[in-house]
Amino acid sequence: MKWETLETEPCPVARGLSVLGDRWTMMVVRDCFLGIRRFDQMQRRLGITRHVLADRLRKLETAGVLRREPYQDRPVRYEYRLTERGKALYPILVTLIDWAEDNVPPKTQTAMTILSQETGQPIAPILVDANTGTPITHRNVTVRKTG
Amino acid sequence: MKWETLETEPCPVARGLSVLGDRWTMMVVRDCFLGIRRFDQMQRRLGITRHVLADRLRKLETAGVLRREPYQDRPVRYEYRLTERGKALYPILVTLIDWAEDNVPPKTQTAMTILSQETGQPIAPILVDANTGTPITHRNVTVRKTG
DNA sequence: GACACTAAGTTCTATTTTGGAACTCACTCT
DNA sequence: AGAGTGAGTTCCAAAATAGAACTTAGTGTC
Repeated sequence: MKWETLETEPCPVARGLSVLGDRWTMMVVRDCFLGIRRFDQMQRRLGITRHVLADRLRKLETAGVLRREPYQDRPVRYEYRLTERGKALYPILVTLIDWAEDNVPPKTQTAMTILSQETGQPIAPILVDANTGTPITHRNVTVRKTG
Repeated sequence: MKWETLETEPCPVARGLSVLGDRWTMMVVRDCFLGIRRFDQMQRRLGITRHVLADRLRKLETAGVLRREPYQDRPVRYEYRLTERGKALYPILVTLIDWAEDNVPPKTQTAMTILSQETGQPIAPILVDANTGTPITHRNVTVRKTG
């Protein structure tokens, strides 16, 4: 199975991964959430090759996750910003961070923690159903085909 | 930057992706949550090559996400099951599904929806802080280096 | 007891993707 | 004129993937 066939799959996991399922894409998204917008800055921070970074940015733009905006003329230079669709990736990023902190050693000294902006206290993210407030686990939820 | 250097990165996003950051891994995890445990069944469902599937299963076992268990003798055959660490991936899977359903067209007829086991109603997953119940967004939460 | 079948892999080659470094283009600044 | 900047593109070598065939240890059928 090739990449192109993935994105037309009925399963949303497959379709999600057709956009996000590689080594670099979520790292680029992470940097965007941290306010990094420019090519060279990303390239240096990530240690990604310029070639691949250019490719990922193009794909994220095509997918509607980032948009490319000129920030100066003479010469025109572009930067990348998260769209609403990109900002909607935040829960994925948070759950990924939360899982990795607990489950992928080593917890180095320079780890990152998720803190409340207001209180400065660490946050323990959990998923709940917006309607009922019930926590979501693989025991009380089913994934079913519709249509 | 190579894969091996990724997993020792201080950033949890990088470390998470050192385990999950490729095209197939989360698809394998998805199948495990759906109760698929055996090599051939996964291979047929995913359309992944046997070579790559064997590699991913080995890596997931090494990462402690799956464990390999014999389910018969003569000849010994093994199946794969989620560990607690693997089950802890559920929130990532749910947020991925939720994002992809809303943001990666086409929404085909055979899409999947997340339903409550009890009520059978669709669920709208949101992330909240377990301590305060406050919804988590990129506006009220900071990611900060600790240590 | 030879022959097809099963399940979980391994091995092989061809194609695709990545890493790494150098190069381009359109400027500005000294 | 010459160096510097930022966002890429181009080139080659190395690594990963797709696809198909082969292996291993058995079972069940003729």
